[in-house]
Amino acid sequence: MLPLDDPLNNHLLAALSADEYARFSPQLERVPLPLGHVLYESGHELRHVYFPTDSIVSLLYVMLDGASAEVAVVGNEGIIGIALFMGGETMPNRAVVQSAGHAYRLPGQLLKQVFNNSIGLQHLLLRYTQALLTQMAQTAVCNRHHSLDQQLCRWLLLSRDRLSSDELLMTQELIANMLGVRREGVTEAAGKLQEAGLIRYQRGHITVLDRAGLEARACECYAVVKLEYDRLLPELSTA
Amino acid sequence: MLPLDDPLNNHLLAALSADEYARFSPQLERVPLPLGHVLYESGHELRHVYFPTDSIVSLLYVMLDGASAEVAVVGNEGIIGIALFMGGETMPNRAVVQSAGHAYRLPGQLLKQVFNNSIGLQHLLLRYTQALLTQMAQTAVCNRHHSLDQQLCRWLLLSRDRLSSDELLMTQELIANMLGVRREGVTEAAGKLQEAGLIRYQRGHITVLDRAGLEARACECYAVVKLEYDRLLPELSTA
DNA sequence: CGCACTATGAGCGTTAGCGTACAGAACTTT
DNA sequence: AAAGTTCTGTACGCTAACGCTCATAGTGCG
Repeated sequence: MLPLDDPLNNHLLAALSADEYARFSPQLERVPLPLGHVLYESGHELRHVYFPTDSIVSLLYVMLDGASAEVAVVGNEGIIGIALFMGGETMPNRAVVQSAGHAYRLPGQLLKQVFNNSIGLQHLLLRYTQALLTQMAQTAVCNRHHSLDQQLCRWLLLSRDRLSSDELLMTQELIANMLGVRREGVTEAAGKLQEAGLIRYQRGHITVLDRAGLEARACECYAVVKLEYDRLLPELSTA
Repeated sequence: MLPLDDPLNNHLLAALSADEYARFSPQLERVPLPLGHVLYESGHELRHVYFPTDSIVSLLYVMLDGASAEVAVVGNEGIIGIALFMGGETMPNRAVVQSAGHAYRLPGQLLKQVFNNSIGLQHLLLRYTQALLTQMAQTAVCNRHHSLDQQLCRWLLLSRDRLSSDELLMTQELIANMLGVRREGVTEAAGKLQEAGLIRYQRGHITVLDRAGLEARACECYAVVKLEYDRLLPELSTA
């Protein structure tokens, strides 16, 4: 078991070769990520990339009228700031902390440099990006076709997978913002899940009681995304 | 004006350096893409990548129950088969021809080879991939928040941009499949647009009469995606 | 020319989720 | 302990889109 403050709690960092990691480690800086903290604003320049260890960050799109929706989630399996090595410098998304914790950050320029000189890092990050692509695609499909109940299950499972614990700290209001639905809708859906004995809900405190039950109730989207992460990044093994 | 069968009608091919293009051109093969043709099936191995010239290809996700939804569109500004250079080999999407025409295809292995040896090609394709990412993210948001009317406008504009003509050949049934909605819904929405004088619709034959009007009626998603393509790939200039 | 087929249009009742409003419950602060 | 704040639950009318069914109108073919 790694100490909680070890950078290697991030699976991408853990998958690096000794060489690559050696180039990063002197400049890796541990930062706390409080709930709601905005890592990047849509269109802003990226100074750092972030490797979450025990936190979860959502990529949100915020519309002109203020309504929002999550397009992807990143936890200790990933990195925030892919636009840097993809070459676009910015993204039209906001990155906001959905579950408080910590991350290690790295100057963007350093990442870019190593990315351009290391085939290994390149392959790793590109495969990660492809997994992220799948997640976004699946989010699109899910938003189109599946019920709020199903989406809530998917979302809880994605969050659960990215933390080590069955306890999630998040209000229904927050979840509603992520899913882009009404808070009352979440209340109702969560109520059903609680009645079914799958979760326990108490004032910003969710406990997953029956993981398998949630999976059964979720739409196929969750499984598709998880399979794809496992396929593309076997060295990380989210489970 | 280029001849219609020139590979350079594809903007990505046109943006290559002379060197890179010279490596590709002997193996570029022109193929007709009839309406409905499936280029890739979800999860299948990719033998070739395709560069559309006068065709449009949709990336669809097809669910277990047969329902479907488009996650992105690719026309002469892009390439189909990004999983090859991203390292994943396959994608959980189906690629299907949405507007008949032609494409040039290239053996996947060759593309991979050149990709790994040419920084220029790498940067170009990665920036394209980032634009695609934005398109997927925006599709997700749009599916969540916008009305069928707005989405239809967005979709018509995206298609219009990828052809040279104001005439689109597609049935309402087809559009419904792409958007993941009922055919009757499309009938109704298209009826409204026709009444407003923005398009003319006649049995699989759409004519865009008032582009600006469509833009005004579309949600912000269209503009966001278009801006991002233009920003990331200025050398292509879709307009 | 007439027949068959395919695309479109129109009319139901149904439903998931929205917007709004308000009440109770659980923490926090003083 | 009281007051204030933040979460959660409940209710009610409303609307977009659904699923289904059937009618009409082009189009192509024998």
